[in-house]
Amino acid sequence: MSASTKLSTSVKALSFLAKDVKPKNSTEIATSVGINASKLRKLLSMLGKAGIVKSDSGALGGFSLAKNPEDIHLQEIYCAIEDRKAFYLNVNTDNLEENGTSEKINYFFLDLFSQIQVEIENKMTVITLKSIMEKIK
Amino acid sequence: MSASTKLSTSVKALSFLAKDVKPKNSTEIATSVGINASKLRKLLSMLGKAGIVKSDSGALGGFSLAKNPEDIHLQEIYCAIEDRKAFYLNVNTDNLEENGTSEKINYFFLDLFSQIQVEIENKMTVITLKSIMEKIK
DNA sequence: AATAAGTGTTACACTTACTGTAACAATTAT
DNA sequence: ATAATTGTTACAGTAAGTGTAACACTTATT
Repeated sequence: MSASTKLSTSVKALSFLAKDVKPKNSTEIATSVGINASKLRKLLSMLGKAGIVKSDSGALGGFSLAKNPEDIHLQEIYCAIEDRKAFYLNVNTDNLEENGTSEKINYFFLDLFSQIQVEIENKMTVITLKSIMEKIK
Repeated sequence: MSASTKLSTSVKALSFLAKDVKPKNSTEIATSVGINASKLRKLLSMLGKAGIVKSDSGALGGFSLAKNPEDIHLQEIYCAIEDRKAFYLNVNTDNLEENGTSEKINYFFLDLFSQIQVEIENKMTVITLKSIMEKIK
């Protein structure tokens, strides 16, 4: 799954959970968002580690939101599910003379990409699950 | 090659070409940037179609810049080598009831991602090959 | 005309990554 | 005990990426 697909799938699952306080099991959520239950559990497991959802094992278990929709920011979700950043540089380390042009260009792009990364995350920080749900109502 | 790697490799090749008006062949450029000559020709071929480099076949042929470094914008290079955008949404089309929540969330993200895309390209528009070369001098 | 040096593109084997599903240990309510 | 549930691992199958070679086409030189 691409980063963007994981993100939208997560939001679909979270907005499903937000509609009701009762825990929902992975099968039910997966059916609603249209993916495989096992796959969904992997996603929700990451969201759980980030403190966005809580999960209960066992009978009557399931997933529920760990905080209010207005306290869940898109940026948190993004960071929870995606370790590799959207812009990253596979620097090629061959042919890298110390302080040569290639190395300097690599640094230029590392810097540029991290600036872009920050801007993307800033944009996502001001978006909450609640604001998304209101927008699509 | 990832988008970012293609971008930095292209800039390395272009800055190599900018140093001298005489055409350089793919072997020479490839050695300088540290990749395979055939792979480099594929990259430069895309830059050629975008009017950034010009190429001459035959003996004494090779690649050279088609415009001045101050008229080559990073955004042009990016668009020339990358058709798929950095942020794109693999919408999952299963389980998509007309005007349902899933569909609306898809549209929300398509919109968000295209905003981000525009911002990235705006950022790249103001960067020229010349400005990069001066920065890394 | 023949040759040598180029580009541009295609093909192909190889490897790597992704995908979807199933399985199962661990957990918990009944 | 039993049934329902999460969390994680494993695995086969498929898709995607990689690097190289090959070769048709082009052009300057002799």
